[in-house]
Amino acid sequence: MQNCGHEEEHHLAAQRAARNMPEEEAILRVSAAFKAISEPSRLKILFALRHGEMCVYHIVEAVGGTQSAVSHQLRILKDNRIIKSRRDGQNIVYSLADEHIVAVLELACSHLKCEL
Amino acid sequence: MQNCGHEEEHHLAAQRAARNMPEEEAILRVSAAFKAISEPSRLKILFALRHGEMCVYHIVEAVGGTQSAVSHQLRILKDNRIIKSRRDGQNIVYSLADEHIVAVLELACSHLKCEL
DNA sequence: TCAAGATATGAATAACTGTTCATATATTAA
DNA sequence: TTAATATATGAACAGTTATTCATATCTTGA
Repeated sequence: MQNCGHEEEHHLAAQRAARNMPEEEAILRVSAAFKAISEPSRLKILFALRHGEMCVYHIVEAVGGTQSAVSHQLRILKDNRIIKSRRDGQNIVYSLADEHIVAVLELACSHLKCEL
Repeated sequence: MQNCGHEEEHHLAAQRAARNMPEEEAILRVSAAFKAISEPSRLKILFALRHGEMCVYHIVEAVGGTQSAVSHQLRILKDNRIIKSRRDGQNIVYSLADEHIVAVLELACSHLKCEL
């Protein structure tokens, strides 16, 4: 509690932390972004899109599951700017929104010591 | 569906994606790690620990909430190797597990164009 | 050994979220 | 315009998860 031997440093760190805590809104945005990429079904979609842009039909082919489920997941990823889309005739073609996405996935894998 | 103009490339991308899809177990590990850092209450803890190691009492001071809730969150973060702990007398001192954590948070923020 | 402080944990409830099913919208070809 | 294909979406249900409350464990000082 108050007396933890390192009281001085820890208390100062706690004060700095409290003072510099990001706004609730920023926290919620970061949270939403990580939640978006944290679901296994959505991670599969991201791993699939590493190999290039694809329309929904082919994403379903690559990751499995129903068209409806995949479509719901695509929406969540798009709402959070993890992926982007463009129309191409009857199809909607999806791709990763930017390089940050692959970078984050690779960081996670190096942290977990697993191959992508 | 099958005929999307880019059928050729997309189909190949889908095949490559399916062939190179990480094992279910790897997906689940990455998922668990992102889930661990995606909850607002846990993000606050990570943002707090950027300012240095702290014992539970000071973490509670920095992020708010009850001791019990914080302790539950600390466990989840520790189980996922996001943070580590060491005992110091009566206290348990927590800190970020490695540099990957800060790197991921910073990547997320640059993606979202928000300051930490 | 006993009391007090610091942290952890089990169980229960409440809130959240993913999937499914049915259906809607949008584009192209006829 | 109509039929067919591709994708999206609303509602409902099921599974997951965060918080709270009560209590347990562990460490230190007396």
